[in-house]
Amino acid sequence: MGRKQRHDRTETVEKAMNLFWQNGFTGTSMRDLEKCLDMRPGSIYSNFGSKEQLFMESLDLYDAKCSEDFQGHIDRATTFMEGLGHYIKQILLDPESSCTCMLVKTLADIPAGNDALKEKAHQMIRKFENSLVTELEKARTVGDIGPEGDIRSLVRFIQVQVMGLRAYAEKQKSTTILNALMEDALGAIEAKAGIKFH
Amino acid sequence: MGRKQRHDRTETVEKAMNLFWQNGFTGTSMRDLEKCLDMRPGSIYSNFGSKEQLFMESLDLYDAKCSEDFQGHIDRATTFMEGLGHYIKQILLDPESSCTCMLVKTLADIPAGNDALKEKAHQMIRKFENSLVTELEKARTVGDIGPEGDIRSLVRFIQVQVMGLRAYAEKQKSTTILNALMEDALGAIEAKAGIKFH
DNA sequence: GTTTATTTTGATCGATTGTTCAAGTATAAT
DNA sequence: ATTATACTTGAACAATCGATCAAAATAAAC
Repeated sequence: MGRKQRHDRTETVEKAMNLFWQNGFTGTSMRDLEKCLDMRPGSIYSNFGSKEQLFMESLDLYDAKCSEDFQGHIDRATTFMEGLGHYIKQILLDPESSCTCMLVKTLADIPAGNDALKEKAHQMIRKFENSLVTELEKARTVGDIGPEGDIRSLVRFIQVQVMGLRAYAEKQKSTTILNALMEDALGAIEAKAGIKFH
Repeated sequence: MGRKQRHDRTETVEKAMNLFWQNGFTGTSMRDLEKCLDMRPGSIYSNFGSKEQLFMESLDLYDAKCSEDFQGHIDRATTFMEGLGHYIKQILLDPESSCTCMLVKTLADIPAGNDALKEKAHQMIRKFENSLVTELEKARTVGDIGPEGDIRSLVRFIQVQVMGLRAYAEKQKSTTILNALMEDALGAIEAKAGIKFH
């Protein structure tokens, strides 16, 4: 009974996510979405409720993909720093997707008053920080990082490095320059983490 | 002959700048501007030509203010690092204005296609980097920073630190946390600049 | 083949967007 | 006073915004 859905829901959200990521929430119109998703307004609204809810689902998918990506690099690497390095490198140099973090972009883009979206972005940043904490605690027990220093402050420092690199990569596309910057940032993290030499 | 202008032009641009800075270019409507500037659309258009041109003038003013601010801190301080530290501290902790750099926000906010605005923001970032280079060269001749290492790559590293700190400050308002992060970032800069101890 | 359930379609809504312009108002020179 | 000039006003424009909904289309159940 009933008609078959023309599109896979997850694929649809993924397309929406990429469009939102590029143009921001405000900068993406329903007309843009209709073209990109190949759906008519009625379909979009019956499936997702509103533009804002579709954006929320896009953020959720973004979060899931980032976590999976980060966790994958950490698990595949032999040390925490090696995994972090690969993760950052991929983020900065992947030509497929924008380098600016979608969450940071959301915080900058969302007009004042829409606190629901802002709060969600904040929550997700906090969540990523928590997974960083978890991984760093593991790394400390194994001896991958030094025994001293507060882990949460180290995590915040890492966040500053990652955000700074991504923001800078938005304007500076040269691979060699970005690679050098990454080396410097990772070096600074190592120093603060109490790792002797790289 | 002719009627007197109701508002001082520079003051008007300053009000516009603050509004744009808060809400972004896309997020600020002409209606918002009319209220904030206490001007009717006809006045705004006869004075500035278009919303985009008013935004351009706002960017120019922002650039001028930042340069003046930065230069002031450098000139007042006894060493480069001291000046940079004060500058960053003021940016991050000043409750008057948003911590996110207006240029970075512009790059994130402007919808694809409007290359004129994007290019202007890029130019201004480049200009700030150049003044950093100038000051660092001075600092090197005086011995404020170590004699080795490429200055341009040091400048880029400083930019990453500043951008990262500002992006992070957007979500994290705790003064003690921000102060600690600043210390870490400045320490990393000192290390790369070849300064022995702080 | 008829019915029932589910999804898609596209015209259309009112609100808001950036922008224009004729009319109004204030100043200085004649 | 009158005129010329400069600036401000606010109604109105076409375009676009996010959103709605009755009608059409497609599937399974009977």
